[in-house]
Amino acid sequence: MKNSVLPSKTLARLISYLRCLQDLRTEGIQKISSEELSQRAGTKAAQLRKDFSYLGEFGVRGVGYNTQNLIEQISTRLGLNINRSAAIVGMGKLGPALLNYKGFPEHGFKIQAAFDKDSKKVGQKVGGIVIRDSSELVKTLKENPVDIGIIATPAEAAQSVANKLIKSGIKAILNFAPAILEVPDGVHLRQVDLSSELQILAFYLQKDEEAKERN
Amino acid sequence: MKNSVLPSKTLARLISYLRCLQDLRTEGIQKISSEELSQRAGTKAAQLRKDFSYLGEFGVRGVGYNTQNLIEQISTRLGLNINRSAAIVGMGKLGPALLNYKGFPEHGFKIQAAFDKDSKKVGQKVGGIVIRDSSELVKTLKENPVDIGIIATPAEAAQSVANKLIKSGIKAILNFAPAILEVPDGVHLRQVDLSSELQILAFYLQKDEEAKERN
DNA sequence: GGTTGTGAAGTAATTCACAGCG
DNA sequence: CGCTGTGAATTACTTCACAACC
Repeated sequence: MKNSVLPSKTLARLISYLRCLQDLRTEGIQKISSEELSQRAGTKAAQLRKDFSYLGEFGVRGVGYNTQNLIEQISTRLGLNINRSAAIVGMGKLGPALLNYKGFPEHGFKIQAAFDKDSKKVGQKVGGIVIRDSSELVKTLKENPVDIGIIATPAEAAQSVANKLIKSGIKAILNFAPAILEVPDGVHLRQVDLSSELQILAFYLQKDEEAKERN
Repeated sequence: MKNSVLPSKTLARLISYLRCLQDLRTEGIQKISSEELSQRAGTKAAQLRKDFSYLGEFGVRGVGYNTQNLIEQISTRLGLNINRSAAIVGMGKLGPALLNYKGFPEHGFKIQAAFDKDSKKVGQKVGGIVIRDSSELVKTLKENPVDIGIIATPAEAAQSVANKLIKSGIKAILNFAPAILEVPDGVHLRQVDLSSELQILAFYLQKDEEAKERN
């Protein structure tokens, strides 16, 4: 076990192994080899073993890994056994969909607050949560802090919302707005850009079409 | 200019430069240096120049880049000047939000069909599109092909939906279901996993908390 | 025997640093 | 002179291949 930092790609894969392991548990499978688990996760056995090696030694040579034990080890070491709270800002189309997304609670994330600046939406309930006015964001989140802020506003509003979230003391932001945000050191930022995902696919389609033409 | 393949990270960054450039155009800024543009995109100048070098030489030494020209060059070479069509499968919470997402049409993506297997939803209209029965998916998309299939179903259904999309002839899939999909060679797949994004943030939060405890 | 864990080797991506050119 | 474009150096990630171990 190296005690160096986790490469970010390793982190992403560990999370996907975790998901596969949870499926395995559901299927009642108690032990698995690096070969088989890596296949389910869409990677290679050596990659998987190397990934695990950043966290520790969890397997038994000649045998494989114990499903339940691996789940516990990985989730503990990644800090995913702790429940986390979040707030969503922006109650257009995407915000409410995220609020109702059942994958979040399943993975221990509880949406605790929702904000929008549209006074027509403020006061309404979505998924059991009352939408508050964005102007109350800093005050509300200072009184009732959350771990993660989720931005689902239009691009124009995203930076100012991020600033407010940071002011409230938030240290992690997931941004769905198609805008590049500036955040101070110590604040973690992840960007999900729906249009760029399609653009990436569009690029590969065009590449294929070009290749076909050449033949 | 290397004529080798684009590294996938370079592709992602090129798309983000493109977005910044479009903002610049809106602001009426006609020329920009690698230094400034890279800052806006959240990367380094050398990185940006290297990224561009995979596509060609677009700048003027001693001066910088012409905004409009760069936009045209990048979007042409990435094939993003062509409009693309898509179909969404799964009309739970996320599907309709995606159907209404205005970023898609803005970037030349037209959602052309929507499917759900719930007979209560079939026939209803969302965002100007009639929801069809998933059982008609292959037939419908063979008659009216689309470029990209978007999966917004629960994890359990994702693989079988993917199989149907592939059967219909689709070569690009964007999957929002938290499931690892098997697709044949030649079919491009991108995965957006909302929960893992939060899990990644949760990991970094825990790391910070541990570090703080040690001090 | 069979599978893990891991240094070593190989490959890919990033950053440096400067020649080249307007 | 100023800024781009790019080989060379560096750093990060992946794969190999085998010793270690049950």
